[in-house]
Amino acid sequence: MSAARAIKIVPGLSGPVEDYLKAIYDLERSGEPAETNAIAKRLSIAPPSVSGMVRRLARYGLITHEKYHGARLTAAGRKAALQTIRRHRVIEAYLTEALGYSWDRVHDEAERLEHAASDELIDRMAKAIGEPETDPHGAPIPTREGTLKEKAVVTLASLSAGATARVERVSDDSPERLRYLKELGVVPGATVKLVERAPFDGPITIKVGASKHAVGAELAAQILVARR
Amino acid sequence: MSAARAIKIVPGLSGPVEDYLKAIYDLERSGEPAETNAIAKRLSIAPPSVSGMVRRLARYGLITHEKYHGARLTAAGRKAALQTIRRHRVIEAYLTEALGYSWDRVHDEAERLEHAASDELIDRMAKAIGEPETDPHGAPIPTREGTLKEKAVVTLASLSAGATARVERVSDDSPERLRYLKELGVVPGATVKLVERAPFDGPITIKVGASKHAVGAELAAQILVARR
DNA sequence: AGAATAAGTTAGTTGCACCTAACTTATCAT
DNA sequence: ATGATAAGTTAGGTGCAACTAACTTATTCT
Repeated sequence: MSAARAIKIVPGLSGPVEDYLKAIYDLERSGEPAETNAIAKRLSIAPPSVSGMVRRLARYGLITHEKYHGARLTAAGRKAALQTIRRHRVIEAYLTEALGYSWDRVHDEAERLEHAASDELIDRMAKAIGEPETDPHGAPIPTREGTLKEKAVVTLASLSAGATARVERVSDDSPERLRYLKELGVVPGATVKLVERAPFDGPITIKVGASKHAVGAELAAQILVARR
Repeated sequence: MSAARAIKIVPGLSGPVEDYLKAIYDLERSGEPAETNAIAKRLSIAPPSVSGMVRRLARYGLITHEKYHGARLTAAGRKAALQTIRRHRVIEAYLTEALGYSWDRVHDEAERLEHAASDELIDRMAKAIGEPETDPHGAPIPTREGTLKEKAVVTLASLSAGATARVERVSDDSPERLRYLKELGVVPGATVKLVERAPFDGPITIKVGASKHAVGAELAAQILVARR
């Protein structure tokens, strides 16, 4: 009954298991172990279901889990998560580059295909579009082997007035937000200047190209930039 | 608890259900209703499992089923089967045309992707490679709406000596066979001449281009041709 | 026609992945 | 330090999709 028991040929892990690993990977990036309720919320699943799955993932050696104290990926779990994330991001990149998808519509498609695509297909897709280093939203693509070098980034919300930065990455989980950001010109690679910040976490005024826009603090926290 | 109950967004039907419908569609093409054991064999599943699923498919209105007398697709079932088959064949064509897959390796990949790909993706793939009418093995691609015009074909085994024909389609379920056929030049579009047939269902000698080959009756039955 | 064989079904079980209801453990605030 | 609240878990149940063992129905062969 080890993880290798699964009969699926492709990733060896079921779709749901891969989804949990991705969620835990993401939650863990902030340093803390991934809490049951946080996983539940992210996956839109009831907390007791998460308790059960977490037990199984621990049994499979993909996470460690102290009761009532959250889950942490093991090396094996992290590798599996990153391989799934690689599949997801390569697919997103391919759909936009090769098949004309807009950047706000690739997420859902990738979310399903990532569980069905073989490593060979992913490699061929990556090759066909020139081995990109990021997905359309600027998220870095892990290597085939399941490693990832994250760039040093800060949120747009954390910049001080007058600072200039390069947009590195935006969160991809809301099509509406993505469409709005594209309208503003806030896309990876763009240069933004922080013109002014209202106090008490108020709106931030930014300059992109020739035009200025006011964005809420909430939204600004979803935009990752590198200082210039 | 109707078929519409399923929460899956993409095809509305689970992967296994789609596989059963495809199998039944295929078995039914020979006129007879699809027998339980035949479905079981095709899907490598135990007969009792098929009995159970067949009951469910009938409940969903996708097939009709008389106990002990096999299953027949309803109009809805046929449409669903053909839409899955369309996905499968478009994917096969796309993988060979756009991503450099060889024709003997597309089947397995398509078998998994067909359950995860949205109709939009399939349409974009089809468009990207010029709306092909057949997959790499010569099988016709159903329309978006789930209709299909089958060509009038006979098996190579049924030709009489001296006849010339065009290869229309070969079965795609064995990579080894596909590699061998490619070696012989027996690919859709090729012209073959039946030189000689040994009696008692013995080997058949065919001429493809400049070279002659002897093929067994078994293999010849897997090659569909149109008389010239 | 009746027995042998083939085909199909029912009965009962399993693992996965979810659910709700009820309970326990941890944390935080007074 | 204790009681409220938040977080997490156990208990028990569901549907799907598979399985084996045992039985029933249909067909075939003499």
